[in-house]
Amino acid sequence: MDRLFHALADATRRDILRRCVRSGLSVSRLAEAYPMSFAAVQKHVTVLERAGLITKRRRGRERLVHTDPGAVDRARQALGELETAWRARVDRMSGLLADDPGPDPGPEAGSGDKETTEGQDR
Amino acid sequence: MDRLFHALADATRRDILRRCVRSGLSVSRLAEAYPMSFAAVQKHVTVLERAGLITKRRRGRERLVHTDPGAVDRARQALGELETAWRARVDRMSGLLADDPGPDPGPEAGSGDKETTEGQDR
DNA sequence: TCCATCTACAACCATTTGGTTGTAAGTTAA
DNA sequence: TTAACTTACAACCAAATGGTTGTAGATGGA
Repeated sequence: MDRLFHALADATRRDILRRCVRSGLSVSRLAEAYPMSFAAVQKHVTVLERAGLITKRRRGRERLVHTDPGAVDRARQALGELETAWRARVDRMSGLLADDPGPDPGPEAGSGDKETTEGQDR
Repeated sequence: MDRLFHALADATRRDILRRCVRSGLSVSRLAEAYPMSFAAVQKHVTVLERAGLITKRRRGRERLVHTDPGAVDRARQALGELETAWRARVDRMSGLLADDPGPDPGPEAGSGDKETTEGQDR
């Protein structure tokens, strides 16, 4: 998770992700797009790879970079958990203001508001 | 955007966000929860504040930290933009295979959640 | 074969990061 | 006022980051 968000915390790397969502690009082609050395771009690609955000497929002497949508979705879900907790708080407040009989199959319904506050993030 | 994701790229900071979603906590209370100095936790709070992920309200001599759900949502939307581009690509491929009677409706039933897919960095 | 291209990786450097300790200032309670 | 508590911030340090250059291994084409 650290690696995932760290990889996203750089404009160049986010741009690489955008360029490689639709079709794979070789590292050389990518490097042409940025005002830095080939090796620098290669390092960015390595960071993205170790974060699981991209994979490389070889084609001839090139390595085609393409982003892994699954990893992007994983990051979104992590943020979604935070939002869910916030929404639950708002819902409680709403509940106090309205006798809402609405059928609310909440995410972790049941065990009230168990203070999860334990061990960082899995 | 850099600051936003950078702030999220640390387990301690993500934990602070979780703890402060439901109710504000003073920096001192937060600091008790981690195996590091008060000043270190204070620095983490500063990083989160500069990223717009939390705000501080003063109560007496304390400063209550509480997370800003809007900022979390902003990060999700940025990731949603990436996913949308990927989904468009999958949709094109689906179009090519549309004649296939395969019993595979695909995991992403297209018109799922409309993400705003708009302005982020740049 | 020889050459150009693409990639990988090491060594190096400046800056940032995450942590520490110490000092000072504002606020509440006695 | 004095003492305790909470916060802010500076100075310092080791390690990581983001960039550079240089060298070397594969691969494809003339």
